[in-house]
Amino acid sequence: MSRTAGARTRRTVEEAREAILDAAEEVVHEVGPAGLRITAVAERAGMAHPNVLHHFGSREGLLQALTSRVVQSATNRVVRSISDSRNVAPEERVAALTRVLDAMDEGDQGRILAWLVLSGRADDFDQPDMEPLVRVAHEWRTAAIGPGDIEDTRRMVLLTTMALVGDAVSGVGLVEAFRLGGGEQGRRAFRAWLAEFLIRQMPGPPD
Amino acid sequence: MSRTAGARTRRTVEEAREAILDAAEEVVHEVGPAGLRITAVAERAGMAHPNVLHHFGSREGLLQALTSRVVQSATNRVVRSISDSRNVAPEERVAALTRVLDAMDEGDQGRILAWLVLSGRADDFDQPDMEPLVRVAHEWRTAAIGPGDIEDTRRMVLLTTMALVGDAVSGVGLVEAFRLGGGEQGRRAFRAWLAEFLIRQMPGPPD
DNA sequence: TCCGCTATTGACAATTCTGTATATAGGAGC
DNA sequence: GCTCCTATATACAGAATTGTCAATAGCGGA
Repeated sequence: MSRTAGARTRRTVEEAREAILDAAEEVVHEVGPAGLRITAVAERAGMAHPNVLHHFGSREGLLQALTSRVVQSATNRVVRSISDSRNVAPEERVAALTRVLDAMDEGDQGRILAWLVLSGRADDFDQPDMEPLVRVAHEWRTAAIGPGDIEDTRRMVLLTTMALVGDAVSGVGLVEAFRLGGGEQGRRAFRAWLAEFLIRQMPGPPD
Repeated sequence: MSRTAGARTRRTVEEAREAILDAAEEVVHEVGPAGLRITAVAERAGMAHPNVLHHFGSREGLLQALTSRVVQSATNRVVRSISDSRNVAPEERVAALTRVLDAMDEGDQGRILAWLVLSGRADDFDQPDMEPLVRVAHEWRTAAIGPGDIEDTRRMVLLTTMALVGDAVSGVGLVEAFRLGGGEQGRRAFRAWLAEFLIRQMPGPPD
């Protein structure tokens, strides 16, 4: 992403904005929003730093645009993976749920989201309504085991979400500390186990 | 924590260091390690900023001392709450486990830890060995339900840990998004449910 | 081919932040 | 009460960072 001094590459506005946001996403992934320096972003994007300000107005404007893009992207990914999982055959449920769990941190965006949440930047985006998610999960559960308490389902989905946040924050650290495999493979294996656990543990109504 | 210009309050070295670390902990809780400014720390601690440098050498030295203190403090708290829970009567197990789950984020130190982990500062402290924790959990489970697979216990404890990290990161945000009560009370209620869930769901060996 | 628009750049200004140098004052010990 | 030690303060230096401004150079359209 280096650039020979003096040489100019003129991009369309859209291309330039995308290149800058890509660079900013990398930077935030490494040092967090508070550590973001527009000079570092510009360097990665292969341009001089005033150009970043030209396209986003200010450092703050860049961070808001980045937050918006990451939230949208992650939300779309999760929603799509869920709708892809509707009406799957029972024997496909574990694999489908694994894909849903994997969707959150794809491209390390879960880690970026965690950072944005911690710094309070995600507050601007109204907390997404989790009710549809809860309903889909409850449909699955009902189909698999028969009627149960939706409040239990709600808490199970919350538990899962929190675990995914923790997974994104700790990366490979926790799985390795628990001696459950090294590297990203260990994380994937854990998420696969979690999917299986969730489906296995969904209790029917107490008889 | 304001201070009249010119007035001096001479503290012992230990008092001064504690006051500075307390202030730094507040600052990191709000803006994260990358956002920490020694001027802001000094202001909160009621002193001029060179005094912070006098006691910790540099901004980096302050952050290392802070990381060390938070890691130690949280570890001690969790370990103590666990050892307090040993040999409790079966009907006390849920309450005891709830206290363990609460210990992590006491004083919002879970949130601070999440921030330190994200910024890579906690890496210096070797990942703690989670094996004793796994063993204690497995003892509980064995006592409650009879022999089972320790690998399942291991994954359950990891799941719980990840959920606690997610809980610390999202604060009240997620519980409210899931409509499970408002404010800190909602979080506490969820952790109590989680304790009950963990004990209830520990499966015995498949028969 | 020429023209106009604007993405891009280098130079600069203003602020903020870390760290240094030096002076001072609060206590402890004699 | 005197003296020494050092925690603390003020003033300043240097670097980094955000943002401004005027000039320039690609590129599309006439």
